[in-house]
Order: sequence, then structure tokens, then C-alpha cells
Amino acid sequence: MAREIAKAYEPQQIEPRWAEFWVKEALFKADPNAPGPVFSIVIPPPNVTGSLHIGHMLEHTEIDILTRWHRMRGYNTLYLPGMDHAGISTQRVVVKYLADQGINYQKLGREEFEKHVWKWKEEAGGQIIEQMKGIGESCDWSRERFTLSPEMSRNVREVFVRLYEEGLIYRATRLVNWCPDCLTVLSDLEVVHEERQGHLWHIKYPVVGTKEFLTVATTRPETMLGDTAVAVHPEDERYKHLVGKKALLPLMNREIPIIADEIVDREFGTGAVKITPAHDPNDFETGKRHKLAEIDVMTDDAHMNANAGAYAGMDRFEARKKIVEDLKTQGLLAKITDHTNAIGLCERSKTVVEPRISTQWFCKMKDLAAPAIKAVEEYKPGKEGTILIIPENRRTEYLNWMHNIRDWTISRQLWWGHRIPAWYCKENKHITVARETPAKCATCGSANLEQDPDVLDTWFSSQLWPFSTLGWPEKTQDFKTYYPTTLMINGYDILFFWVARMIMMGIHFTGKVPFRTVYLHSLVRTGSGEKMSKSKGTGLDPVALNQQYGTDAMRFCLASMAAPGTDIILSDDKLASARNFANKIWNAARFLFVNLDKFEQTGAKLEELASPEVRARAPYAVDGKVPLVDAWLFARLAATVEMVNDALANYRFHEAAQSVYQFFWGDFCDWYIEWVKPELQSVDRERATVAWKNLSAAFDAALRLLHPFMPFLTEELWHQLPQATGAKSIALGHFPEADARWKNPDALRDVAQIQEIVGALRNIRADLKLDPKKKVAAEFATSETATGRVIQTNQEALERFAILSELRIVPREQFDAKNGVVRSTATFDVRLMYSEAVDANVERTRLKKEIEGLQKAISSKEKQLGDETFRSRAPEKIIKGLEATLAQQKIEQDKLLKRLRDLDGGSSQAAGT
RNA sequence: GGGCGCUUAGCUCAGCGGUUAGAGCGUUCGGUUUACACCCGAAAGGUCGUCCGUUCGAAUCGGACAGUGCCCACCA
Repeated sequence: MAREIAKAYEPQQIEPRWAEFWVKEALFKADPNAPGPVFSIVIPPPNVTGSLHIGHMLEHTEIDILTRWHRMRGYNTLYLPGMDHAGISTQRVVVKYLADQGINYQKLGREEFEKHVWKWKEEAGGQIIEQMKGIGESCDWSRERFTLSPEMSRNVREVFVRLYEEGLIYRATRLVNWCPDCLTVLSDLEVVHEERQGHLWHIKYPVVGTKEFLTVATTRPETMLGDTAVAVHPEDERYKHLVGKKALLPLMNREIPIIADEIVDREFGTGAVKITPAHDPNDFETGKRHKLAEIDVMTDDAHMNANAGAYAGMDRFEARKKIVEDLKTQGLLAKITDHTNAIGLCERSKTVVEPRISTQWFCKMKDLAAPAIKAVEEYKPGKEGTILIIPENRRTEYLNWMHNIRDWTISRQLWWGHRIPAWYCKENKHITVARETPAKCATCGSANLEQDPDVLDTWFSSQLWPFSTLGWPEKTQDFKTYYPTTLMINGYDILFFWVARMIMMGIHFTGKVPFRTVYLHSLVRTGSGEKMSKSKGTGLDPVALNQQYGTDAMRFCLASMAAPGTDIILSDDKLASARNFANKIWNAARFLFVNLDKFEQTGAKLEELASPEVRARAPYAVDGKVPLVDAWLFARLAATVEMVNDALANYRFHEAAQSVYQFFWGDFCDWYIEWVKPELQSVDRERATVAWKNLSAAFDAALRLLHPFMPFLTEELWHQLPQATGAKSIALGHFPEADARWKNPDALRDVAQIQEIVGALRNIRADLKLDPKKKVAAEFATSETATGRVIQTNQEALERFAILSELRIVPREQFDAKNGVVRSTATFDVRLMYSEAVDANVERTRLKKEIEGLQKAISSKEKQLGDETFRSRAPEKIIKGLEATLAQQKIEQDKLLKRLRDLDGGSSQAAGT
């Protein structure tokens, strides 16, 4: 069969086929009863509204690399996919979607709206799952989960009720973060702070019964309408006489007390502060201490309400302007100064958050946090119940945050989400919290019940993800086998939102940590270092880039940049480089297949040359001896496998990627393939057969090594290798092992020596600008007998690589360093016998530079070795190493100096000047 | 206000106590070698931000400073 294979790798032609194949064949379906050690990972569920962005691409690449790698090494592997219902985000998206069609969601009513969201989810949502399938993630699609499915709802209610019964969930009236745009309360984490240039307005409050004014400074004049006191520091001499008196609140003409409280900072502003308990967290506390009234002056959507007198109905910022104007008119505005402060914005809508008094549900965190802190603090490798967080600095961040954790506002004034399982009786407002809708009030027995209209924070259900997706609270086989999960990979931006809470809930409800290791990956940033964002137009679309460069190239590129702890800046350059690598692999395969066709034409049976069994027995020998380059390649392969295994075990994706890149391109293509070309075409069929067997075995191993990084390309090419029946996918095959048979330090050393000699000769040729086709003779001498033998037995390859007409090996003492162009190292001398005029000046400059470099190295070593303290304190190994290198460098330098002298001696002749 | 990073070749970044500091891209030179110009060969290019310290030895550890980025934080 002649293999038709495109000249350049075209991922677009290939990827969809395998993506479909992997899904259709349910290739990655996990079996909890399968043998082997377990590797389980649950996906950080992407938002149902989302499409794949570059951050997912990185995260999923890392997850999928590790998943495929484990699976190929015989682990019982589960990669569980799913999505998050993403309360606020989704509700916002669908509200807008409806509004675009002229539908007001509030008029629709709750039930109708929910139906619309589900419908929207079926039609437009979940795009990301299709995209994940398209990029070939090796998930078990039969276990796909959704945080708002009936099973998850049951779990959420279970958890809520238990926490309520344990007193860890409670209802209270507090000052909370209110988003006037989303019309819901937010948790502290959902408020993002931003430094803004603002002002400090100094406002004069007349003191009742005197001619005095008390001037307060505020950043938010509009809230003064709700002031219920003015506070000064009890020790402040300036104001002591006013404490106990009353101030007349400007614009409202309401008398409010002047109180003393230690919270006031005498240094800040005027040292007097207006107290607005309903609109400021500090003031709220102060108000409680002094039993002040709380006057809310705003509506849900941040307009002034009836309590705001003349300003009622105005937007809060308009009101601010108007109030400042009015104060100015009345002569009560003392001054305005510049002031920068960090204001809180809603994470979703970027609206300025309004602190507001509200009755909400909270989760008490301190007790839940304690064991979760312990699990991380007491981490030791292999110690049950402890968790490793990588990188290290995130571990510290986690612990700091956990030690200072505060209660979590879990209710949301939304319709999309898990409805709070609490009912109130209309008569007495008693609370009944229950798993199933109750028939009557648990306290008074009233049947007149009304469910709490609110839903839970999205993260309340996501925090249950690692166990709720595996069948909890039932002890299913999945749960028994796959929980605790092995690993959690996600971005450090949701360490507190999600990871911390999963750890707390996992421990609390299952008695076990939810995962053994957390690896927090980098964020992908724009060229200017900002976090990529679609709204700012700074995002890169991975789907388009995958289309352009190929998913494998994208994966490889991200992996090769994913050094732990540093963020990634992606660029076209790097993607192109990865794409070139894919193409390189493709073309190496083409080379292989061309040979394969040639072999078939000779009547050979491919199965006898390269069936999996044949491949597994490589490397093959000629006359009882494995050819040097084959031994070398397999030794390099073993070393690479070890590096990759070690790197991936430590989440060092960039090192793993770099190793396979170097192996495939540098070792396999540049040296091995070039080396064996003549053997493959050898008329000696036996010789050619061995070369073919070793080549195809090496290629097969390389494909398997590459597979976790580049699944599509490797799957495609692997299927074109001669297969025994029943081999379904490379993904189910074995990852290469660093086989003891492959390890071969001698071969590594010998080929390195040859590479060095070839390098020296090529360097001469390039210096002389020799015609690359012109074959020239060379002379070689060495003091090492082993090297001499290696050169002799590999003379043909050496001549080919250095384009020599012949390579003469001479005894050391017969080596003529005076003619031609010479390169020397401590162990060998090599001379290109090129008689035409050599520019002596160029040669002299090169020699001088090299000698200078050597001299620097020699001097520093001599100095160090001459130092008695160094000799007495440095380890033996270092000293011996230094001495050995020094000796080599001296030999080399002597040779170079001698040549420089020779050159100077005959310079006028050679240079022709 | 606290905390955490980063500063290494023109660019983007690895390396994080030991011998002449690496990669990719870019640059220069030379190539139509029948797998690949998404290629092959060669080369140039760095006092590892500055200063001080620890050490026999520092790009690597500690401190200060200067730039730069991020996270946390209820001083109006």
C-alpha cells in the first residue's frame, strides 16, 4: 500500500476525525473496578455561559497531558468533565439575551424565567463541552456533570440542612455588599477593589445652640442624608467640648448627636467623622455601639429613596453632585481636597458596590477552616489527610487567608441557582430548614409556608464538586475508587473562591481531603502583562488559534511555557515554533513511510519488519552488535523518558516539553535519521532490515513519548504504522519506559565525541565559506585509543556529516598542525586539508579569541585551586573536577598557542600581504 | 496600609549555591543534501537591574535601593 501523506502537516484535516473517534469509541471511559493505581481528576467546571478561552486551554492542556500520561502508564484513570451553572453570570447573560428580544425578565416571573434559562442552556449553553471534545480532551463523557442537576440539588440541600443543624449556617441582618446592577448581595470575594482618584469633601455641620461648626470630611457626601451622628475621638482636645451636644445635619435639618468614639483617627481629615450606619461598615459598627438609628437612604438600584428628602429619586452620583452644589450655595462646604481611595466594584458588572443593611444567610467559617488549615499545614508526602499546594507561595497565601477567614454571605437575590431550602411561616416568621419541601412549620405547625425566594452563591454548589460528582452521599463504587481525587489543577485566581472551600467541605462532609495535591497554574497574560479579558478585547481566541496552528501546536506551546509560578505571555512566534515542531514530526513520519513503501516494493512483509512485537524488541543488532547510533538513540530515549517522567511528576511541563523537543528534533531527526539514511537504502538487505526495524521502533517510541503533549498528530501517525489487530489507539498503549536495555553511557559518550568532531569540521568549512558540495580530505589524531576506535568504526558517517573525501586517522606524533585548517581540543586534533589561501588574519583573530577565553577560565581555576581555604573546604568532587578540566584546558591552550606561533612565523606568506 | 512576584542575549523566557550562563524567536553568513525552506549547516550576541553582605565559591542565599506587575485590606 502506497502511503499518501501530505507534504505539510494539516491539522485541520486530521483533528476532527480523531476527536470524533475518541468520543464515539468512548475510549476514555473509566472503570472503577479496573486494576492499577488510581489517577482521578475532576475538571474545574467551566461556566455554562462560557466558551473556551485561553486560560481554559492552558488548564485543560495541563490536565489532559497528565491524564494521558498516567493512563499510558497503567493507571486506572478518570478525567471527569462538567459545567457550572454560574448563577450571576448566567442570569446576566440570559437577562440580556431576553432583553435583546424585547422581553423583560421581571415581567416574565420567576418560573417562566427559569424555563427560559434552561432552554437557553440547551441551545446556547454548554458550547464549551463541544469545544473540549473538539480539542480531544480525554474525558469520560459518560460521567459529565452539571452543578444544577437534580443530583447536585439533592446534595446541596443535604449539605445546607446539615450545616444549618450544626449551627454553621445562620440568618442575620448585617451590612453587606450590594450590587445595584445585579440587584443582589455579594460575598467579600466578589467585590474587587480599584484605586480611583476621588475627593474628600469637608462639610460644616452647625452645632446646635452655638455659633460653632463641626467640620467633617467625607468621600461620599450623598450618604450624609442618612447620618445619625457625628463622631470625634474622645481624647481630641479640639472637640471635647462638643461631645454630648447636637449638630444640625445640613440639607436635612435633623438634629444628630455628637459622640465620642475611639474609631476616629484624629490625624485623618478634620478628625470629625459623620456616622452613617446604613451605608458604611465602620459606621454600622459604631452605630451598634451607640445605639444609633440606621437610615437607609437608597433604593435597590442605588437611587435615593424617600428618606433622602428633596433628593429622592436621584441616582446616587447625581445626588452627590447636587448635594455638593447645595452645600456650596449654603456656605457649608469648607473645602474639597484630592484623595485616592480603593473603591469596591462588583466582579461581574463592575458597578460600584453599595454597603447596605440587609437580612441574609451566612456560613460560619472559623470552625470549618480549622481542619482545612491543618490538612495543608501538616502536609507530608504520603501522609493521609494532608494536601500539597504547589507552588509554595500559594500555600502561604492560602494559609494567610484561611487564618483570617470571615463569614461567607451565601444567599443571592437571583432566580438562577439552588433555591435556599428554608421556609417561613407567614404567621410567626418561624424558619423551617428541610431536605424536602415541608408541609408545616417545624415550630408552630402552621401550614402557611413560603419558601425563601433567594438562591445560593454559585460557589456553594461548586465547593461540593469533588465528591458530589462521584455519587456522594451514597457510597458508590465511583466514590470508593476515585475519591479523594488525585489532583486538582486550576488557576490561582480561584484559590479562595473555590479551592479553599472545597477543602473545607470535603473534610467536613466526607472526613477526607477532596484531593491530595493542588497545582495552581499560571495565568495567560497579554503582551503588556494584563490578565486577558474578552471585554477589553485583549483576549486571544484559542479556538481560532487552534484552527490556525493546530491544537497540538497550541498544547505544546502552552506546555513549553508553563513554568510553575510564572505567568505566560503567548505570541505568534511561539505558536509558529510549536507548529513547526508538529510539522517536523509529520515529516519525519513521511520519511519513514517513504522507506516503508520501498520496502514493500521489495516484497517484504511490513508486519515482519515493524509489528508492535517487532518494535518492542528493538534495538536490533548487526552481526551481534547494535550499531552505535541505534544504541545511542535508545540511550537518549531512555534519558528523555526519565526527564519527562520526572518533570511531569513535578508539574514542570516546560521541562518535559523541552526534553521531548530536543530529543525528537535534535537527536532523532538531526542525527539519527541523517545517520541511518544510507543503511536504509543499503543493498545488503539484512543490514537495511535492521536499520528499518530500529528506525520504526524508535519512531514508535517517540510517538508514544509525544502523545500526551500532541495527541492528534501522534494518533494519526501511529495508526499508519503497521499494527497488529485490535490496537485501537495510541492513547491506550504504553508510555515508553526507561528500559535498562536502552541505557548506554558508552554510546552516549561516543556519539557526543563524534558530534564534537563533526562540529569542528563544519565550523572550519563555514569559516572558509567552502562550497557545501565540495568534498575535502581531513586528518584526525587522538591520544585516546577508545576515541580512535570509535572514529574508525564510524568513519563513513563522519565523512558524510562533514562532507569529507576521506578521513585519515594518523598517530598523534604524525599529525601536521601547520598546514590546512586545524581545530583542537584536549582529546583530539582535526585538520581539514585545504590548501588554498587561508586568511591568516581571520584565523589569528579566531585563535586569539579562543585563547583569551581559555585563559580566563584557566586563570580563575588556578586562582581557586591555589587558595588554601578553598582546598580545605570545598568538596573533593568539585576540586577533582576543577583539576581535570584545568588540565584539559591547558593542553588545549598549548595547542592553540603553538598554532598561533606557527601562523605568525609564516604569516607574510600565507596572508600574501 | 499589608503581602507576594519579577528584573538574565535585540525580543519572550528557562536556569535558582559549584567548573567558559541556556532555549525559542529575531539577526548575520552559507545552502534547491530525493522527510521537512514550517528546512539544513555555521556564527555573532550577556560585567545575569544597582549597591552591600553571607560563603572557599553567588545569576542562584540575605539585606537595602530602583524600576515593574499582581494579590489582600471597612481609615471616613
